[in-house]
Amino acid sequence: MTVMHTPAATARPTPTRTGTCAPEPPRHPRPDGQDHYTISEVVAFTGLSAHTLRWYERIGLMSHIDRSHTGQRRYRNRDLDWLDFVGKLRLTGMPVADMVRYAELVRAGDETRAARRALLESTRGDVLTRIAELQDALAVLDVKIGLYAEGTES
Amino acid sequence: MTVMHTPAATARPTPTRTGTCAPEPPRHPRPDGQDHYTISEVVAFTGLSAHTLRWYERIGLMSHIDRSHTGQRRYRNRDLDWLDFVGKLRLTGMPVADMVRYAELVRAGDETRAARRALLESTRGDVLTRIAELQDALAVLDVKIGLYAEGTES
DNA sequence: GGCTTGCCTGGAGCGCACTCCAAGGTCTTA
DNA sequence: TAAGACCTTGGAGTGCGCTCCAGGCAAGCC
Repeated sequence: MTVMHTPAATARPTPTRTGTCAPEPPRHPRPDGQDHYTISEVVAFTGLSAHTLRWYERIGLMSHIDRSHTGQRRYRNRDLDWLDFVGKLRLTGMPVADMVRYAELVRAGDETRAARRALLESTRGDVLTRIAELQDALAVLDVKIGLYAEGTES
Repeated sequence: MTVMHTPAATARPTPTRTGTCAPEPPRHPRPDGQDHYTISEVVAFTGLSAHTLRWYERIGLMSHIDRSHTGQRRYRNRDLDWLDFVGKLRLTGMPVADMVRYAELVRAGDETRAARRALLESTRGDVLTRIAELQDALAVLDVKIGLYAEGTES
């Protein structure tokens, strides 16, 4: 289901271990009583880069964003809600291509509800598997750390 | 600590959702009473490709493997043990560069025990964080799936 | 001897998810 | 009117973890 199932499987787990010393983008809370935001505001809310936001739109992960009279993007609250959800999907490790597929299904309307649900259920299964793997690896790590602690290792 | 901490953070979660239809390499159990194996035997034991095994050696993730008189690799049980451990580290999502660093510390001998332990502890923290993220995402997924189930979504 | 199988090497290529660049338009403030 | 901030685009580049390729050697079998 994941890492190393096929010798060719592309495993790409998460970390980017930062531990301490993370620059941490501001991640402002979204203000309310407003319904359009510039791209840089969305950057501040989501922590995504402007490049990434434009790229998401280009690949169809977001529906077309409204534009100002000069052609600048004006994100609306529903766009930010969608980005929040996409962020969760991203955390699950779902490939972007699958997220795009989900987005297309949403745009396609009501008949795709079953397919969308199936996609989420499958992702749910992946997440459970991944959690189990992590817990397994954690146990090994704990044993090893224990050996170092008592001075038995190496 | 992970995904999206800096806008530039490279997040690369795991899945490769396969669910059904996974080709699954054989993954034979390691026979005992023997202490050298050809690369193709190791492929069978570990599920890694021969390319990947050679690459691991090249980048220093494995110490030099013994050779037969004709220059072919002959893996020993300690190499397989190491590969098992590396597989666990891989499951944690630790970047290969860090595994290489750990391997170098091991080769460097006893004075590096504290550093090695610290590396594992830090990885342990990453794993816990990642599990928490996955559980958070899982909760969102469950809510969404619930909405689809009761016909409220979209 | 010829064929097959299995292994060797260095180096190029790939898929993913961004990330950055160059060249240019528009808006605001001084 | 000029500077500076902020936005636009298409397309090229990056880093990671493999993955594959070409060309070649050695052993076993008919």
